[in-house]
Amino acid sequence: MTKIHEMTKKIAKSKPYHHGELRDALVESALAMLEEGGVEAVTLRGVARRTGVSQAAPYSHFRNKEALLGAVATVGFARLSERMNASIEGLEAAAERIVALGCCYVRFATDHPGLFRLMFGRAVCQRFAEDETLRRTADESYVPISRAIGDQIGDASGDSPDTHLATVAAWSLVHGLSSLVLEGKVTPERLAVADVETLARRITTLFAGRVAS
Amino acid sequence: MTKIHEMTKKIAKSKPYHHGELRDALVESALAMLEEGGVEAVTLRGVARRTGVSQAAPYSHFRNKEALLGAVATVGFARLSERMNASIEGLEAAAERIVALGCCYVRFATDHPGLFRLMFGRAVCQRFAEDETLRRTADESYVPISRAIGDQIGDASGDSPDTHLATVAAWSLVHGLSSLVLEGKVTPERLAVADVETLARRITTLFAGRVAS
DNA sequence: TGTACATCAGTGAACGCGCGTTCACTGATGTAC
DNA sequence: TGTACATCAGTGAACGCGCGTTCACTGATGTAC
Repeated sequence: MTKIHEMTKKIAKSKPYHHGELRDALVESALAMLEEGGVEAVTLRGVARRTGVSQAAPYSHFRNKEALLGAVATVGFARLSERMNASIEGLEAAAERIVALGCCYVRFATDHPGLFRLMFGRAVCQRFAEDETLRRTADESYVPISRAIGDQIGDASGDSPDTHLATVAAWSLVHGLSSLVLEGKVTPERLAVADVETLARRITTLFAGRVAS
Repeated sequence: MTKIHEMTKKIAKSKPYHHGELRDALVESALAMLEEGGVEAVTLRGVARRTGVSQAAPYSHFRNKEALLGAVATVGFARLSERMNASIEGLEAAAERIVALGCCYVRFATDHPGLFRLMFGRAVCQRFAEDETLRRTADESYVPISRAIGDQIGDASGDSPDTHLATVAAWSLVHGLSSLVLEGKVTPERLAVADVETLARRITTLFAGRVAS
């Protein structure tokens, strides 16, 4: 009964004093601003403004601006892992998985340029030392790639030096391609390729087919 | 006589009214600040301060801050081309040249992290449309890579779609590796490799040996 | 069931800051006569 | 050779701005009795 009363009040009053889910709401606002105007468009004041809350309110949930950006990046890494794992569902062959993961990575970057730049930008990377959640979440996105590469080169443990090296190579390839596409250095048109998806597929295939031999 | 008098005056007075080579001096200051504190440490006022000149002085040589950054990036691309061309001097085999160029690229990035981030950062990339010198200088650094790749895959013209695609792949690989190393996502230690140079060599070799087949 | 109270999310005003850019100016330079 | 003058590189003060962060506070919430 009390609960219903509360909810009614929440709907009736346009602005309740207590937000309830401000932390998540701030992260969502930041994500949206990231997409719209890039990293430099994300200001604490702006995020608060967009969330409809005073500029000091975020400090109840985040120590400072960097902590907020860290939380946003953590969400980013979680979403990347999610998409990558979904992209290889049902694929048996390691080579197929490598290509799928590579394409997925590049697509994630082009779908969310601002978020991608934040995740691999300087500010967030410097936070890795102190923000364990961020670090752990980011590390998880390394797993499906390294597993696929391990399978491809016949390393059951998935932990041999060769596997790590090849994984870094694969990661470098798709990360570099993502960056270059994002900054407009590489465009599908100039390469006579239909779209970014196809470009990613062809370049990843070039790599995946040969890493085993 | 007048000339000597001038020069004497220049040496005697610690601060002559007319700098003489202010444009270059500003770019040099910006480069130094880039190395020391990264892109966000470069402010117009700071650059002027460091050069020992009033904060409005740069406006005699650059339309605005972005124009200065564009000039700095142009110097960066010129230096990159220079180093890359030097790195393949005397090398005949295409595969050797590819490895040398790749290592050179990664070393440039780790030697000049701030400059590298600026060159491939958003602000500068957006200037490409309006700054022809920047664009032309940047394009030149693409040439040695694409020539080496063309030779490797037996494309005399160096302009076939296959060559372009493989060039983009090679570029992506070393660009991605550079970025990941720069942000600390990849470290030689964790890969049981002596140093970045070796890491770059091994990863580039992995790629170069196979691009032909 | 009703009341007192601790907790703490969110407010609103203020802090100091350094930024990019503009402006009217001044002083040095090179050139035309 | 000397002088008048146009040019323009560099000055110094000022502009408005939005930022991150702090502070004493207020109002809503949940809990203990």
